[in-house]
Amino acid sequence: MSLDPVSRFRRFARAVTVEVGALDQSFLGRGRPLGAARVINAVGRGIQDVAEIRARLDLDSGLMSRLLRSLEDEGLIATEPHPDDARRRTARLTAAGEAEFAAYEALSNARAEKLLSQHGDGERLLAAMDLVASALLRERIELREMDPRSDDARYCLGEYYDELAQRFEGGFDVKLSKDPDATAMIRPRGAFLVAFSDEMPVGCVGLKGTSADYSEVKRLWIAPSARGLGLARRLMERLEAIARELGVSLLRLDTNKALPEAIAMYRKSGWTEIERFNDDPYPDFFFEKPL
Amino acid sequence: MSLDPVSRFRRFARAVTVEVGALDQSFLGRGRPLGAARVINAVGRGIQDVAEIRARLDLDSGLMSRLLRSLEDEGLIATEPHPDDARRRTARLTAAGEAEFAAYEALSNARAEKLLSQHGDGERLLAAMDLVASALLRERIELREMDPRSDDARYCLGEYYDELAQRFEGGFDVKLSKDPDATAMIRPRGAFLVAFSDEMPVGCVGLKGTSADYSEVKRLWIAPSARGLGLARRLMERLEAIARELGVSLLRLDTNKALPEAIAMYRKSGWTEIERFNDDPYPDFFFEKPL
DNA sequence: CATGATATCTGACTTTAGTCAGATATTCTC
DNA sequence: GAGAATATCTGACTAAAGTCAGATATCATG
Repeated sequence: MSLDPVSRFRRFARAVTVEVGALDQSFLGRGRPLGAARVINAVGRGIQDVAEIRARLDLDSGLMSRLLRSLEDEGLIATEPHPDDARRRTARLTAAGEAEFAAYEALSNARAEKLLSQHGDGERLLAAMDLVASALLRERIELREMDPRSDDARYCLGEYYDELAQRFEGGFDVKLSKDPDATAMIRPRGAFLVAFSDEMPVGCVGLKGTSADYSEVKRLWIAPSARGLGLARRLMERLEAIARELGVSLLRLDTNKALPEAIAMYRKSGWTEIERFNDDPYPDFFFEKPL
Repeated sequence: MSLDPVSRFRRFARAVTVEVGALDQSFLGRGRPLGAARVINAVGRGIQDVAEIRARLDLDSGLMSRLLRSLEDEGLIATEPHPDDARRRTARLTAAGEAEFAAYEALSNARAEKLLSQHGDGERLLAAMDLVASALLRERIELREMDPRSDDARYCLGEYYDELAQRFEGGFDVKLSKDPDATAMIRPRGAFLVAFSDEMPVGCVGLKGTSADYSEVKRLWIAPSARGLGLARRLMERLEAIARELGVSLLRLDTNKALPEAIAMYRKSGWTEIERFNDDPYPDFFFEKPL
């Protein structure tokens, strides 16, 4: 019996290796080598640029070329030169290719549904999977500047508000807080960042331009699955860089005592506590940072 | 943005596929094809029967034979006929093979340590990995009858007591409870079962023989990572079968109101509530079941 | 102890994956 | 517009994985 951290990690690794192998096996059931199946799936998932498929699947150019040719012969994909650069090629699925892709999707989905349905607490299992996936994909988390009114941004804000409602003693109602109007978080006045892990939004932060001589940091949120990865700091650093770009020389923020991790992070990254600078009912702590 | 259960599962699957692939790549760094590396690792982990290696790695007999021959030529393994059956062969690592196995282990361990050290809350990540692994390995959970004084049994009992201490209002102290002496949970008087998931103990239950005309079910525990898999029911069913074997015609148990999942499970599987039948200070509920 | 089943081995294959050096067409840069 | 860089393609390979039909030795069973 060995229950040290490394043994537990490796038990996990063995378990998922079996699972991955089983999925590969079921893919082979469609009578096509794995390499070709992977290309169909990449194209189906929207990766159409041949060079990008090659990069993602780590394929030699010769091998890629032959896989494309064989899929073309099967009538599953069609290739055309890239509109902007005739050296490149793009691939898209034909109708038959779409059907084949759907069949692969069905295999994957069936495995997922079976496992989830067999578990007595699917949400708990999924939360664990989210956490593990975020940790494994740690280095691939991408920060993107987005419109705060976009779906992804609004999803993050919704999760943020839900969490505040849970953590604040008296709950939280956005309407009582000074809700920054969206345009204050769009260039040139401000900005809004969303962090994506394999296309799942896992964090956000906003820079709100004000009429005063400072800008404010608002809505810093990290998904539970992505905590412990240093993402808050990364978002703040990027936001500060954007603020500098916009000519901001002083940043301020307010926060609540129910968020001690955030407060500790601010203190450790150059923020100093100041007097209350607004009359918002929720915050207990106020910070500023010169840029 | 797609956050339905199946999409979340599949994000997880993509993340671990990358991780598994990366480990395979690092294994190739030792200048040996993956097939051969897998055999070394299987033998190193104690799977010595050639037929069993073949079954686990799903290898054709011809392929297996050639892999063994090439590893023998490299001086990494030695094969001998199986002591009980001269048709079979067993493989073991030579000193050089042990060294090579250790090198593979070091590669795996390094990956594990790196990922764990990068995470801000390693225990939370490991708990998630345990949960996912237990779910994926669901069908491979093995029940073994063991001595309640063995390391594995005592680990389970320790976790069980810790959990009671957390969940009971006034804590829990084994000494105040009627601690069944171990021999009462060993045949022919009783029995003790431990559930293993890939050699990790994830549950237990004891059958305690008494001087009265009934036996008692004691110490039913399921590891947090293995909850929701129907394991409690499986343990109870096996224990009831053993009780019947031992000629027991009536089972009793007591439990505490802080364990509602267990109480619900008893009610759903043929147990009926009865009057208090002992003076143990902890239980609030008493059940029996005729066999 | 004959018969059928089992486990491994050998030889002769095929398929899949991966590598590499040039050929071709296009784009970028000075 | 010449020359370097880029993306793909083709041909000629090698390595690895997988398949399959027998051969051999042993075991299990009546």
